[in-house]
Order: sequence, then structure tokens, then C-alpha cells
Amino acid sequence: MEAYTRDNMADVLRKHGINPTHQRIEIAFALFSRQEHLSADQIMAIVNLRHSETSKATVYNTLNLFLQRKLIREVIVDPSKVFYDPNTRPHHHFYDVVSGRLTDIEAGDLTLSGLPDLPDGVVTEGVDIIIRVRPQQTQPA
Amino acid sequence: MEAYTRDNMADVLRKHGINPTHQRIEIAFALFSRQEHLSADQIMAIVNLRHSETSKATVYNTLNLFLQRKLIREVIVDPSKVFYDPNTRPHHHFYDVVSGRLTDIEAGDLTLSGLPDLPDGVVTEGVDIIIRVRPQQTQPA
DNA sequence: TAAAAAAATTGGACGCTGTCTAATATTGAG
DNA sequence: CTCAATATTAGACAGCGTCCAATTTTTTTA
Ligand SMILES: [Mn+2]
Ligand SMILES: [Mn+2]
Ligand SMILES: [Zn+2]
Ligand SMILES: [Zn+2]
Repeated sequence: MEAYTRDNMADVLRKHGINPTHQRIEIAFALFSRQEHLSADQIMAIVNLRHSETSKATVYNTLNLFLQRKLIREVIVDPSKVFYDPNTRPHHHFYDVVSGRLTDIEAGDLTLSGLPDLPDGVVTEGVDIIIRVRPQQTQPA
Repeated sequence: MEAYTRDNMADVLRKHGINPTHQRIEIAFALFSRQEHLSADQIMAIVNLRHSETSKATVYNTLNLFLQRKLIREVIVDPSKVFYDPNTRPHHHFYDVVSGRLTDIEAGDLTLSGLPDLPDGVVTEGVDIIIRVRPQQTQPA
């Protein structure tokens, strides 16, 4: 319930065992202040808006570090790019196949029943539910 | 309940408004005879096993044509490649994140309840449910 | 069947996402 | 401040998928 500032982003990073460098703070701030699902290239564009200071390598290094430390998660829904999601609570997604926009569905009251037993010798790592939607077709009169 | 042959593949293609060329028949046969989830490069390898006769461009042209005519569907689960699925009945997937293998879950008795209303002005195009699994960790004694 | 038109295939160039590497720069512990 | 550890960087590289113009195959027409 607290506004995100670069200062408290640094604290969040430290809490996840991540050294808060300039670049890492900017990348985290881009994701958390917007609370949107962004691709790596969108993040790089945002972070370098004012003046270029973060390389492509660092953007990917950082996003992968954030994933590993479970500060963010990835959403795989577009065959050509990964989206990074600052929301790590259990939740699912609407995906607008035309605009490419992702919207959260809180997992709260959503239940999935009738699942078959897991194949032997495997454990669940996660459940991804994606509702693909498209804008209502406007009917020619 | 009928075995797939190259001959009846040609009929299937025609029924979907697709001109059954040699290459298209081979690609369809690779998918339907195996009933597996294959990536484009796996399909190309299968089709060119005996002697090379199908180019990368044709593999992609053909898969995209099949998708468009709804002869197959795609499964987006791995950020680095698309899987093509000869099963077009409504169904979902187990995805083994270690081996990369996909397994079908029949949609039959699976229900999803508690979904919020769709955002205004959009219609559902499909629901993808992916259960990510990994092999049971073998405990060191 | 022969000729012409239409449709499909092809190799290779290309674009984009993401990774890697070795050099450089920053950080922070002492 | 020193210096070792950590992080960043440019740019090369790799893989997936698309595009293009030239060629080949298929279908239509006569
Ligand atoms: Mn990734
Ligand atoms: Mn595709
Ligand atoms: Zn989300
Ligand atoms: Zn399937």
C-alpha cells in the first residue's frame, strides 16, 4: 500500500539478497512503479529514456537475477518475447491477442477441479492459466 | 480410430481447403502419425530423415498454413520455441520443465470456476492451462 | 497433351530475442 | 585509500522465425 520510490526499491532488493546498484534500482522501479507486464526491450527503453545508462546485457542479467531471487516472475504467452511481472502473488492472466496486453486475474476465488493425477514421479511447479481474448468484432451495419 | 497414412493425410488436408503437396503431406504425417507435440526444427528433422527435400521456409509456411486452417494448434510454453499440436480438441497440458515434454490433459471433466467477468468489449478466444511439473527430487539419504 | 497461369518451394539474407565473453568500471570491506 | 570482489559493458554470437526474388511444381486452359 506504499508508493514505490527508488529508495524503498533499494530496500526491497536488499531483502531479496540483491545488491542495489543504480541499474538494478532503475529496472526494479520501472516494473514496480508501473505494476505492468513488460518485455525486456520495453524495460530497456524505459530505463534509458532520460539518458542512456543501462546496457542490454545488464537488463537481461538483472531480470534473470530478479527471477532467480523470486522478486518477479515471467509470463510466457507470446512466442516472440517473455513478459516480466512484478506481481508474484498467485494469479493468472487475460491476454489480449491483438494488443498484446496482459491483465491479472487474482487467483483468490478461482478453482480448477477435475484435474487428473500427476504423472508418477513428478511434482507441480506451478499452474499457468491464460485466457486469450480479442476485442469484440464490430459488426458492419 | 483409423491409422494415419500419407493417403488419408491428403484427404484431411483437402477437407481443410489445403492443397496436398508432397511437403505438406509429409509434415502433416509427421505430426498426426506420432500424435506428439513437436517444434518446427523437430518436424524438419523428421521430414528430412530419409533424404532432404523440405526447406525451413516451407516447414514454417506449412505450419502457419495449418494453424490458419485450424488443422493444428500451437502451444506456447517455452520462451525459445513454439510447439505444434495435432490435437485440436479442447485440452490442456502438463509441461515437464526439465525434459521439455508436453502431455495432454483432456478438457473433459476439468472445470474452472470463479473466473471474473471478461473485461468489456472483448470475447474469449481460448483458455490455456499449463501445469508445470518437474521430476521428483531424489532425496540424498 | 501442350502452353500458359497460378501456386508452392527454395536458399539465403535478415531481424529480433537472448546469451556469452573478455575488458572495464564500480562497489564496499578493511 | 587499497584492493578484491562484484557488476556493467560493447559487441560478437546463436537460435527461431520471416521475407524475398528466383525457380519449380501444379493446375488450368485450350
Ligand atoms: Mn529468459
Ligand atoms: Mn509462429
Ligand atoms: Zn501478472
Ligand atoms: Zn496437446
